[in-house]
Amino acid sequence: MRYHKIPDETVRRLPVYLRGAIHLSQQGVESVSSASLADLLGVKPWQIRKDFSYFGDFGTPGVGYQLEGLIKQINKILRLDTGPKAVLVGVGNLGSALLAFPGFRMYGFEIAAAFDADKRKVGRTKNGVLIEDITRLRRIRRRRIDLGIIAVPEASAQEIAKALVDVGIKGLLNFSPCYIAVPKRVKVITIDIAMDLARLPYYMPSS
Amino acid sequence: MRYHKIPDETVRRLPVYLRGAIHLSQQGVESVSSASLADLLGVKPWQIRKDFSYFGDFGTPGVGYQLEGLIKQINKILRLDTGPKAVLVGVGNLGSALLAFPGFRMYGFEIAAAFDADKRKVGRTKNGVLIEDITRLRRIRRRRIDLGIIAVPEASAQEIAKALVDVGIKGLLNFSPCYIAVPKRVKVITIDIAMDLARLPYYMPSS
DNA sequence: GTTTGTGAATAGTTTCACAGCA
DNA sequence: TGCTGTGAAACTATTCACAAAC
Repeated sequence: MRYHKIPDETVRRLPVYLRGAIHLSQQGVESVSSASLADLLGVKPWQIRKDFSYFGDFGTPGVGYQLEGLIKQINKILRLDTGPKAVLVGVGNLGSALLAFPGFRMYGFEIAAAFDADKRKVGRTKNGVLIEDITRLRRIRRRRIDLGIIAVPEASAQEIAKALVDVGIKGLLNFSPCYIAVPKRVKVITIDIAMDLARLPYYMPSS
Repeated sequence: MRYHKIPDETVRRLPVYLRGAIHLSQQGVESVSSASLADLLGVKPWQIRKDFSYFGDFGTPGVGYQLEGLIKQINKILRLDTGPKAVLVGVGNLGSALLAFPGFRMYGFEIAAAFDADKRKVGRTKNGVLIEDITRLRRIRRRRIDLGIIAVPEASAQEIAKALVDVGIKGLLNFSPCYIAVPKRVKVITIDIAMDLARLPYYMPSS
């Protein structure tokens, strides 16, 4: 099934598979069947097989998927093998939590820079990252950072997004609860925490 | 188009529309067309009309949607009109940020209780919420709380989820990067921050 | 025997185009 | 005229079932 467009949903699931693969690999497991990986991750086995099939032959019939190779492949597809760097803008409550967040490392990420508008925070170091003045954002141009994380109040989110795009950022993870307009070449993923919580009651019985 | 099953994707978008409607309403606007609301939120007008059409006649041809009524309707559909309460488990970096998070109020939410395993945190108050001992989780039974927010390390997430379900929680917002098994009647929405960041490089040109 | 890879069938979602109402 | 509501068409994604590979 090569030479196909990869469904967006497949791309969304690849990090899930990667996490499962890394988890098992760390436990000393060498290979896994779609059935057991599915069981571990709470998805369906045929979904995994179909998803992997878009990228070529990952597995061995009768055996399963070799974990080391699988991890390498997914990392390459997602372009995580280049150790992408991110710049955080907004070191408030959420921003600080993100700086301290242990989960990025698994995927080979690093928050390599942090900026804030609050002069009292500028110059201090948090989790090994120096907080710089937002007016000096231009500095990151030469640092090979191409992901931006927006953790500022809604009112300044659009402005910060524009500034980040202007200094060469190619992808944005946005925690502000608003739509952000950027050139089409820039990918934005918005995480709106309140919004996700807001659709939970819909699914709850009676109450 | 009444008497239809509501698509999940429509439910996912309702909070987006609600946010837009509240935003405009606060600016004194009284009604809005699908075209301008779409423009504000970065979606397509026909998507909005189709989504609303599942619930009956929200709008007036030639005029648009009356904001006050729209807000009331969406709140009712999502069951936000009952002022749902949530319990937070895990008051670490992320949990603290969630307690301080201003965005929940717009949707009528309240974090009404917080629990942690760390004895040093227990008894203290953060953003007006008392931090209680996780071994006393049973206390929430009588408090009409039916949403749980899990912000604990991955290793204890499944255990906490089970405990929450056991004390009557009907919906979970999970920030741990793992699959959580619960009875089918309980809805789980997982926000895996690292995972969202991890698929960003895939969409970035060359780099 | 076990497990993959995948065409075909099914299900779900988005987009369109326009009739009908204010 | 302006805008909604909605069938129908187009598109996208999931599920199935089984031949081929080990």
